[in-house]
Amino acid sequence: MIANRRGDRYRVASVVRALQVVTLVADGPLEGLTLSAITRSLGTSKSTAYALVRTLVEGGYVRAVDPGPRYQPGMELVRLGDAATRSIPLGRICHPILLDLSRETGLTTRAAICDDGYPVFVERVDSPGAIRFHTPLGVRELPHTSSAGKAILAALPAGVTERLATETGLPERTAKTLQTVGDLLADLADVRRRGYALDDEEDAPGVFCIGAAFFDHGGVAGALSATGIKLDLSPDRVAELGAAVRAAADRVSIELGGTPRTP
Amino acid sequence: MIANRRGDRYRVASVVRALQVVTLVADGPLEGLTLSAITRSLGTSKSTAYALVRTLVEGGYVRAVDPGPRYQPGMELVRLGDAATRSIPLGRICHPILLDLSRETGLTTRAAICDDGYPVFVERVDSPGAIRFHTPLGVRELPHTSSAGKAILAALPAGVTERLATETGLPERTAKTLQTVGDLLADLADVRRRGYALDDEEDAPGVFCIGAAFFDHGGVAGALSATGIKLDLSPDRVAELGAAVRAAADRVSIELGGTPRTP
DNA sequence: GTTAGTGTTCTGCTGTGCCGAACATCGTTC
DNA sequence: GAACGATGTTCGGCACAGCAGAACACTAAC
Repeated sequence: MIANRRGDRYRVASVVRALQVVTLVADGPLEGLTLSAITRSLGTSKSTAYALVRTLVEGGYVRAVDPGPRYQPGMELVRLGDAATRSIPLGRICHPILLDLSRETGLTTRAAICDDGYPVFVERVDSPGAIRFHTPLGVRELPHTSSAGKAILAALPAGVTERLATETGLPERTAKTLQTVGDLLADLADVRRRGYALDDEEDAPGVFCIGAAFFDHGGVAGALSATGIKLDLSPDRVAELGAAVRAAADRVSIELGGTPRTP
Repeated sequence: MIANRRGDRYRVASVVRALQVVTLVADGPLEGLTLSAITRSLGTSKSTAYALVRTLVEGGYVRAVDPGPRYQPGMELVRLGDAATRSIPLGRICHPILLDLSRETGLTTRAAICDDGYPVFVERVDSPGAIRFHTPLGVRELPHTSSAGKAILAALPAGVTERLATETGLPERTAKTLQTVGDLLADLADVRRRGYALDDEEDAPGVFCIGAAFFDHGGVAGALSATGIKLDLSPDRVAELGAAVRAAADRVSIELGGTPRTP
């Protein structure tokens, strides 16, 4: 190969492949993946995949379960994820506040940090109810379909919204998803007025979210959100929940040394 | 080198080093590590460490923060940890039960799986109070100083206790830590009679834990535990909490298809 | 018994990942 | 402001690590 043109000259190929294996296994089926399946996805020879998997098993990143053997995510991933979560100062501050908010509202509550304008959830407190939402941590969510995303955007200049809109293309998740930059900006004006953002089945049918941004000394740092099923939420109840989320976000702002933004 | 004698013949050295870097960064200080610090710990050349770090940054396992740059745990670790936690069926079953138990007792509650006799905590629900314990997930805890560990041991043959005792050497964590296999076995007899295990400042001063094992069709699968500060826990209160933890563990057993073991 | 699918082991060649040295930037200190 | 001692970054060249491929062992299906 004529040497890779990019800055990827310093990439270590075997490590890249190893990380691919970790991702495959972590995102794979609950019962685990076979070596053959991993080999096929990697596109390498069986022996190469075997060496990588063995190395990852030794490191605890991957667990071999008999019979098969099939490969599942290892305990080291749990440990590292927990350590990484704790290393994010925001998470430590948010957690007790999320607990209180979940208790107060009966909903699943989450905290997202602002990552270049995108919301990335880093903490979650599940609702006591039986309903569990698919709310993965550590991934960039769509800014225009999540209440946390819109709460963050509302605190940033309009230019950012336009930039993210071109980057993501505003994918349509449900029939209610905002389709245009104009609609989105109009919604953000409402958010600023109210002090909290709504996601009314804009990301998933039947799912309702309320989000509010929090701030540190440098501006918007992230957002809290509360998630529940739509059902029969009265306008009064929405306003009540909005105020609760708003108040919780203000508590975070104060702990971060920023200024709360309750209108 | 005369070719490694062990089964580690299939180890990929560069991947091992990359995983070392991840561990270093994840366990490192909150402000992050510099490349030089990583290089020193690895014992490789600077350029090698640089290539590994760059590869990990691209994969999201490590995050470069200016100025410095300093390297911190990346969001991908959060994502993978969350995914790994969800892939453990036990965690999904335990979580709502831990929530209820935490709510009922006001304590921090956790669930451990039985890993070759050792307790490995995989889920945690923090207490609403301000007190936060250092309770990392995904690591093997000492069997003889944790209530979950003793609850598990009590459900296994005495031979296992003896084996683990020789493996760990029964390290003394506090003045109250059980020192001998005899003391431990005597305590385990009490656990079996009561149905729950106690850790009365045996792992950390001022910390009190109550644990109870749960079972699947194949026998003991793990244990739940509730953690609080010792303070003025009356015997009545301990019995009350013990019954609550015991009942919660029974709920887990039933969901796992095992038989509850309330005495 | 045969086949098709697993996982594991081995060997030899090639290319990659390593080192070392040079270069670029910061801050400090004199 | 020059000189220093730290950093992080880039480069080239060589040895050997890591790859592919083939052979082997084992299971389940039919």
